[in-house]
Amino acid sequence: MSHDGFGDKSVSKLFDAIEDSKHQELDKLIYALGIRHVGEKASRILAEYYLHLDNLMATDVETLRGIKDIGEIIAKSVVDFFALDSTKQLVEYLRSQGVNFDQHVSAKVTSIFTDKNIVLTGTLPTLSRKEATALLVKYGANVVSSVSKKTDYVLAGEEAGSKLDKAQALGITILSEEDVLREVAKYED
DNA sequence: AGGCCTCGAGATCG
DNA sequence: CTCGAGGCCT
Repeated sequence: MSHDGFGDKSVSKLFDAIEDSKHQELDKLIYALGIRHVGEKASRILAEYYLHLDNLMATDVETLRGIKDIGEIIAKSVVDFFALDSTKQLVEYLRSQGVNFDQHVSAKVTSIFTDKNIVLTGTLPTLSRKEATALLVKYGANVVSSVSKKTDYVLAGEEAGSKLDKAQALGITILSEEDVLREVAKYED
């Protein structure tokens, strides 16, 4: 039976992975729904504002438009999506399977990165992009995707691309993963 | 206008 | 992963 390399151990791991996925934060769930114009950033904004999927589903265009960075187009896209029968069925199915619908707003630590616009580029030595982003966000940073004159720091790793060139041209402070880790270590309890 | 997010394409890699 | 075009928001 196990000639395909997918035996009891793999089944167990897969089962665990599925269980874990049910406990992910609401922002990940919203992103996974694949709503048009709602990517990672908008998903986080919506999750932190509504805190529970039921609240988001019950909202209206005006309320959505009142949220920073959410305008007419995204508001309508969200409302239209949750009005669909297929969406309602999917949501009820997920609920029946015990998927987490809450967003836990983690307390942000004040640091030198608080309210700073930071861009990541290249491959970091130990942290993945997601991990680095999560770490910086925890310390109050606003991680954005492109370099401009509003960018405060650029966290660069190996094989950094055009973002690094642009940052240097603008005279933006370049940080390494080591710099960031050393800095946040000061705030660990 | 300017900033930057979304999303698809193509390169990179385990 | 990076890049860039297109499009959304203020």
